[in-house]
Amino acid sequence: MTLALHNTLTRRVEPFAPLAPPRVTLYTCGPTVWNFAHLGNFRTFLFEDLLRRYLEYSGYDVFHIMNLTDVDDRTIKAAAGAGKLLGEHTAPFVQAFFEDRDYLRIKPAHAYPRATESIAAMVRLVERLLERGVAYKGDDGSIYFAIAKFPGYGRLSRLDTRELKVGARVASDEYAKDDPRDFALWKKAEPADEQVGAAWDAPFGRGRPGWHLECSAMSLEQIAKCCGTTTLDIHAGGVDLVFPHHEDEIAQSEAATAQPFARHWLHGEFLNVRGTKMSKRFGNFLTARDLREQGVDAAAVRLLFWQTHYRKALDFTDEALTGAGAGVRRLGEFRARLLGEREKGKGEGEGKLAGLATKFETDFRAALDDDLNAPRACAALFQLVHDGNAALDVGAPGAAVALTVLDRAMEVLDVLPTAKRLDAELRRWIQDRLAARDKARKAKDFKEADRIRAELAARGVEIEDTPSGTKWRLV
RNA sequence: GGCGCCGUAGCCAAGUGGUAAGGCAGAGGUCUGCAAAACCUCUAUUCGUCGGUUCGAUUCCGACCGGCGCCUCCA
Repeated sequence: MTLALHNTLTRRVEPFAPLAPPRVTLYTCGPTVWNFAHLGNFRTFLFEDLLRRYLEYSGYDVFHIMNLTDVDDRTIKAAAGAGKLLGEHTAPFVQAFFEDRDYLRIKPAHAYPRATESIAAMVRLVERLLERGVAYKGDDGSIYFAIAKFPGYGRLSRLDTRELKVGARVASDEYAKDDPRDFALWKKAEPADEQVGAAWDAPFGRGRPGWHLECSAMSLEQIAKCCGTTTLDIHAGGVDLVFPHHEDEIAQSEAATAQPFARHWLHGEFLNVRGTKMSKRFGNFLTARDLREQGVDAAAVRLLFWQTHYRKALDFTDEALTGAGAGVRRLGEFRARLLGEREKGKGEGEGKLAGLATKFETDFRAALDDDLNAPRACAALFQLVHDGNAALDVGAPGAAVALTVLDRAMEVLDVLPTAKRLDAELRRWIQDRLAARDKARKAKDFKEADRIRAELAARGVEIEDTPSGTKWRLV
């Protein structure tokens, strides 16, 4: 089996083949740092994390680029509203984004180009498009892309067969454009832009980049730098970016380079709340930090998301999140059991567990090879937990192999419970209480034993009596 | 209006032209002083509705109902 991924260009699941294996160039549209990213945004980033990790698991050498949109309509408006300069306003949100990323265990990209630090590349791209005659200066002084000059326009979003909704595109600056569907590459500086420091000089006039231009310029600049190419292997983002954002990126990039911009386009579906997409606009959002403050284990969020295919909308509910949390703990228990066996020196060799693990790995790969079918991969995982536990119950060998295989899969899914921090004092207290309870139990003073158990539970210590003594863990 | 997606158990959710994975929750049992954890058993004769194609459809086609998205610098 080899990896196949859905390609928005063809609307089909296609075998994935990078231009220059094992190198894979991956560009994912990052956050606009005008505010905190919400969980819906992170569903996309998490889907991209799964993609990135599975490519690596499959032996590819991934170069992952994620841009930070730190200048656009919203960042300018937000900065102006806060009476700050653009950079002053966005800096804390960039910081917050990285914190949230780490909380959710998303692997850092190899490059995080920022729009405001890539202006030179954007100016060069606009100049090239002007030279090639596919861009023009509108009556308002802004530079526009002439979609009539780019025959492939609409291929990604199937716009060629669409009709625009009457009135949908009536913008105030429409008179400035040759065709209402033309989009801005470079917007002439307005007083509001100057006020927050969002304007740059360019040969074609002082202004600021359009959002679509930013991604084209940054991705082309980064892959040229890292890999000496002008074509991305994969470009990914949320479904809402298909049109116009990605359509416009293709037009700009391909008109400039005369090369395919991206070979494979992947789009993740929305995170919904009661059937409607989570959005700042609707006010139905939740941020990663909200969950962290509620003490939600990031592993539960990850498992919840993995249990729905990335191309299907997922309704976020507390009940579903709680359920995922229970699954995460069960996985943690299973791994702890395997680890215990290995440490007792009983887990070596082949045997039942090793066989189950091998079977699991085959199923796991087959599932993810099939357009990242993580729900199926999770089903295989829980099958291993179920069968593995049953095998452990009857003392089957092979735990060490199973542990290795499990940990390898966790490199992709990363859904084991977060280890709780424990200081020496708490540890001593727990030992003391357990000893006291043990004494009470031996004396058949179960009332006292249960009282101590409740005392432990009050501080988050769960206990479990086993033939080899009382085990405990923090919850 | 145009383009497109979705509708599977209490909840979440895979999947296939041949008769329904997995998770959570729930019930009973084993184990335990009691618990916990784990295991065993059970929980959709049925996949929005109605037609059609087929030996056979949840899976293909059509219509309808319901929900949603994009067409507005939204992940």
